[in-house]
Amino acid sequence: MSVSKPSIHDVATLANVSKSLVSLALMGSPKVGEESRAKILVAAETLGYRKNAAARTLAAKRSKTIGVLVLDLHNPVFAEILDGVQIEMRKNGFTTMLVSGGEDPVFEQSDIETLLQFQIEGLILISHRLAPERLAAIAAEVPTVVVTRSDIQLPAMDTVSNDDVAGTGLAVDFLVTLGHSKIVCLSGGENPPSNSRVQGYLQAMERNNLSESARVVPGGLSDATGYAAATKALKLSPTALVVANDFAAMGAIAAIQEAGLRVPEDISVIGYDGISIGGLKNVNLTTVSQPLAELGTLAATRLVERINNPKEPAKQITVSAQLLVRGTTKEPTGATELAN
Amino acid sequence: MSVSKPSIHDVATLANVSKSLVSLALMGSPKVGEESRAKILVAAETLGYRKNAAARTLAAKRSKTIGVLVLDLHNPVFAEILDGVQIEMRKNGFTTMLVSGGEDPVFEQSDIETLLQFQIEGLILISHRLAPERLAAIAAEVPTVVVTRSDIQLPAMDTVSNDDVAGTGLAVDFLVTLGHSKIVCLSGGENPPSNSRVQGYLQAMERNNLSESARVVPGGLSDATGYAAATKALKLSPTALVVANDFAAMGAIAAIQEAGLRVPEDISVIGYDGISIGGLKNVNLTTVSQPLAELGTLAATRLVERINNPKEPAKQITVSAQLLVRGTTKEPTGATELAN
DNA sequence: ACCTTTCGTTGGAACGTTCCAACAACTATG
DNA sequence: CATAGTTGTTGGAACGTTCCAACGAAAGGT
Repeated sequence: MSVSKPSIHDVATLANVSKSLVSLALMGSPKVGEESRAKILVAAETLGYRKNAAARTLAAKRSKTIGVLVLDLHNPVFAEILDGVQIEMRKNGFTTMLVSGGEDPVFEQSDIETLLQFQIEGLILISHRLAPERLAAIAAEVPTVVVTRSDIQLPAMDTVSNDDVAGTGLAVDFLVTLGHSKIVCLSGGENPPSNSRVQGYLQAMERNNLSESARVVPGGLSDATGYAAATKALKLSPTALVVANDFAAMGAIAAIQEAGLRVPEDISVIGYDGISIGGLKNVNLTTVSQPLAELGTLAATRLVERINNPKEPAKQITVSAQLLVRGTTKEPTGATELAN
Repeated sequence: MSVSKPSIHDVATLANVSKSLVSLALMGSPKVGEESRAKILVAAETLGYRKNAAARTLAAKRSKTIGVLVLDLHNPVFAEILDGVQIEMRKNGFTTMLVSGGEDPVFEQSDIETLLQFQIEGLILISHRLAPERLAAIAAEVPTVVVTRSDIQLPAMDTVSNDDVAGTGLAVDFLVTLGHSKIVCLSGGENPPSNSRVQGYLQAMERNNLSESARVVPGGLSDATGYAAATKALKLSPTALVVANDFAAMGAIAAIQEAGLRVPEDISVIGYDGISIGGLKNVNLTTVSQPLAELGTLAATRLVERINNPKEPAKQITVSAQLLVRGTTKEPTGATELAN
């Protein structure tokens, strides 16, 4: 009944039991007598008692908390993955601590340091910019699952990602089915997922016997870089563009329209990721959509498994992407003329 | 040198000093001798020592941590506000714990409960769906700053928000300057910020002597609701639309285009918020932009002040919005014809 | 040479929990 | 009727820090 926050001890004296029994009751132990349990619950309620997570963590030697680092909170892709993570973690009784380094490896490192100070039991990295050796050091300290990147594989680290090669293949195959052959790829720059997507493009062009018309224009993952890359790509007079991600695809569309051409009548465009704004009525972007929330839940369930059974070997989980046909793709006009 | 994580005590024995001195050194106390400090730092480094935040919080009786609840991580508005918060909090040596209730008041409540268990010293609510009495209970327990909503004011709670009435006025005034008079407002539904924006529209129409042509069409804050509202609004044959937020404005634009009209040639559209995707080249939305990051830093500095000086009275801080003219506004074609 | 201050350092108490061994009061067992 | 469980409860130790009062040594003032 002190002036400061009530502790378990205050609850105990009010309920006329020992502090140990209060602890047991609040943890939901079945060994607590019905009568005492009721008394304790009432006492806790009247005092407005709230558990002290710091003390709990210290005494129990486990925090029931996991950390999540996301590359960039501005990109809705990550919010959707996070949804999946949160839902699953709540189910398993874990608290999620979320940090974002804002694409800066230095911040990422110090944020992870903070998470570790909070005694997190596991870590999910939703994309990251960490060097492999830093990653290895982290994975050695705490069970770690990396989402979205599968390029770095470590024995102690799980990965959950989509199959970029196959996904991009889906896009190319679809365009070929529509009758396109002058299909240009705008790359996402020099980073692992983008490389796989280019790979997927090249393989798909080959299997459709279009190897010699395959063209890759270097680009990036943002609106602006997509715009710039598309401007260059237009000189190749393509009938379709396969772009590294949805943001860049939106930039590409702007470039096409500014050049006086129409999407999809003159040029078809396909993005990658399936971000929700791509579905906005005035965007309506055809895209290869990753099951984002599913990536999140998979990562979370995997991490929980790992926490409960640390000696289990790491897994590499791959989910398949899916083509989402919306309004930016169409048969090429005058297919014969362009068949060349 | 135990098998488990090194504690301050392990560092002490290795450096041949007392644990108290290690604590002092690691907190950066100036009373520690130069020689000892060096020894301790080396020892900590070689052991890979890391502070235990739980123990620290327990002993120091303060967590150096604040909590942030955001309404919805999918909406980039909130990510941008968060940027401001994070930067400022880092500067002040606080760790930020981020949670999102996903627009569900029940989750919001339980998330805040979790934050309080972690002994947060302050709370920032970036929009919320909490009932006023819940809010009051929370603000009574921990210094609280509400960002984006200024409708509920409590003696123990600061608010930081933009002036929606003035902001919407800016949009209307600009359209009038361009020569528009048939300006229709698409509301954002029944919630406090949306009501203020409608208010701002009505006041601005009045001061421009356009009261009798003022029309408000009920809508919402999403793409879909904006689309629906715009479809209805078109029957009023407006030359310009003032929309509750950017997402709804994008929906509205789609509706206009589907009706065979062009933006901005036939109808001008202005949104509200200034989300970054509004700047994408193929969106290019004219909007009333809030200084989002600034809202964040203001909230954070305010909270730190409050934590350091709890008896200070609460403040209501208002920042002004700014018109961001991009590509969805233009003089009405044949202004005379439409002047009516 | 003495007292006083300053500097660097120390052990121990606290913080609010969980965990464990121990125990009293019953109930069942042979 | 003694023994063995079972059920509910308990005090105390531990967790890894910070904080505080206290202290020895060196330095300064008279």
